[in-house]
Amino acid sequence: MRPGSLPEQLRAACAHCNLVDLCLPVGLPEEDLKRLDTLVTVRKRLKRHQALFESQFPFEALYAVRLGSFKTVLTLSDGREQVTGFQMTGELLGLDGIGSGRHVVSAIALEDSEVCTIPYEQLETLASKIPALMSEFHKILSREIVREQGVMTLLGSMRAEERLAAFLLNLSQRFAARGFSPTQFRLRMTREEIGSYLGLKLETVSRTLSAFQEAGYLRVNRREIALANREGLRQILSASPPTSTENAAATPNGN
Amino acid sequence: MRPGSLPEQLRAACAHCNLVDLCLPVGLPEEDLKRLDTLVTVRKRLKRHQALFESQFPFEALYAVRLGSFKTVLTLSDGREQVTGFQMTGELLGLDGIGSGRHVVSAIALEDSEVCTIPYEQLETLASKIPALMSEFHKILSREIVREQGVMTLLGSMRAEERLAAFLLNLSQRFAARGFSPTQFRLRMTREEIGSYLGLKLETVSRTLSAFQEAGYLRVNRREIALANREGLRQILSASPPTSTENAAATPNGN
DNA sequence: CGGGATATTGAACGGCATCAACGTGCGTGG
DNA sequence: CCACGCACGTTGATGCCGTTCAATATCCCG
Repeated sequence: MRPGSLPEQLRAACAHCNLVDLCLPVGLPEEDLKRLDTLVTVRKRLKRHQALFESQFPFEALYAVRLGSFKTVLTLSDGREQVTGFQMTGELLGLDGIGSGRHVVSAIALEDSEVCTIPYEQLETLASKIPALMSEFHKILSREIVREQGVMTLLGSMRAEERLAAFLLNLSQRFAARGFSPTQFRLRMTREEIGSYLGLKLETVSRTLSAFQEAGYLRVNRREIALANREGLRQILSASPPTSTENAAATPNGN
Repeated sequence: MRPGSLPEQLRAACAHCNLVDLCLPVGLPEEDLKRLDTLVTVRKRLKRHQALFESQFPFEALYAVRLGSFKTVLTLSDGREQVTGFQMTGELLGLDGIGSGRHVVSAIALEDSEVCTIPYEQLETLASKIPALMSEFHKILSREIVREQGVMTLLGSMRAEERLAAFLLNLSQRFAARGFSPTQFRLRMTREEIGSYLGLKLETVSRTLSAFQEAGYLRVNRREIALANREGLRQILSASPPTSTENAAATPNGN
């Protein structure tokens, strides 16, 4: 709290942040940006594998990823874990805590990262004074709902190939939105984390990546991915289970 | 607007609604309830299988289930469908549309039903004037995010038995919250719809229900369910995959 | 009362998990 | 700086759970 000179923590300054049109403040006029700046004053640095917050912790703030990337993990009573999302720059963390006042998932840095802290109570106060901010916040919440519905569909009705294709295309698009190459990127997460997110075992992720390489859709080397045929990946998605004929050309003998 | 006599549509009247503490207006003082009533003026009746809204339709309002129940369905480009949720009285429909201004899922009545229409623009206006309303709305959105994360985990890491047990226990609890028996209820949806929600085929749902009956956890007759041993169902959930020994007592020969 | 939608049950198949062995790059400390 | 050790990734063999295909039963609705 208390603005001014913070020892380790830097001032946030949405107004000058290059993420301003990816993050919460999209479309806010300069004037409102400054008001937002008055509450987003604390940045936090995290090292690889460090937790930004953990399940059950009291919920006090949202966090915007400023640098690096995160995973969110839901832990079941029996210890099983499920990765529920991967967050990149400009994306918000902590939305799960609003409903109950406690965090439900844990957020873990996948690499050395930095976030802006957005104290939630103050955000609500400000939102009630700036309708555009409130509106935007609702949209963010709604989009998260829709994203998760997409994942539900992926988990509920797609085959391993389709899941991975969808995942890679989604990453590609998000990198592109951040000004990075949509065809060459480095995965920030392990095969196991990808598998957890996609409802697959790490061996299946590995095998499927190898199969994609074999088929010429991409090249893969450890965490480096080079998409060679995005259209091909998209077709994997739009082609239902191998109903029968169709890809008879691709696989000469139907078995 | 226009209060008074609406031809087919009834006035909503949150202030006198028995769902007031399940629905959006939880905890609002009498005075604010009345302000909410000024925008929730339209009720809509739907027959079984009728769509309240469909994917791609312009988003204009949220809907609170007043009577009956619904499913929400996400349709993939290739025609595959996934049920993303079942909604009972007091629950909100349409949250998916806020982010893009268009509905993403379709909402279909599972039985003859009735909803209250909450024009979204007016809701936002009112929310910015009633902080408690805004706050509650955020909580509802957040809880929906958390619910979906739960489903993601279910779909990503649970076996058929566990999925169905979780589903039944969830229904049980929601019926209880509405004053109905937590042990005897009637399913509003088909095996296929349950299967779609749980990422299973209808045959698997049917078989697993039969197996639960066989094991004495419940009795099932078409859509009528009588839970006989909820603790047993809970244990299915907390017991990871059949690692080996443990339930050797329950199933005398490991197969 | 007839007929289609819904549900149950059986048999065989297949995709992904599991178990296992090996390879490889990276960071860490000597 | 290099070598060691380990986390991470790949690939193979086998088995199981849920799907698929199919036949039959039953309820509900018009």
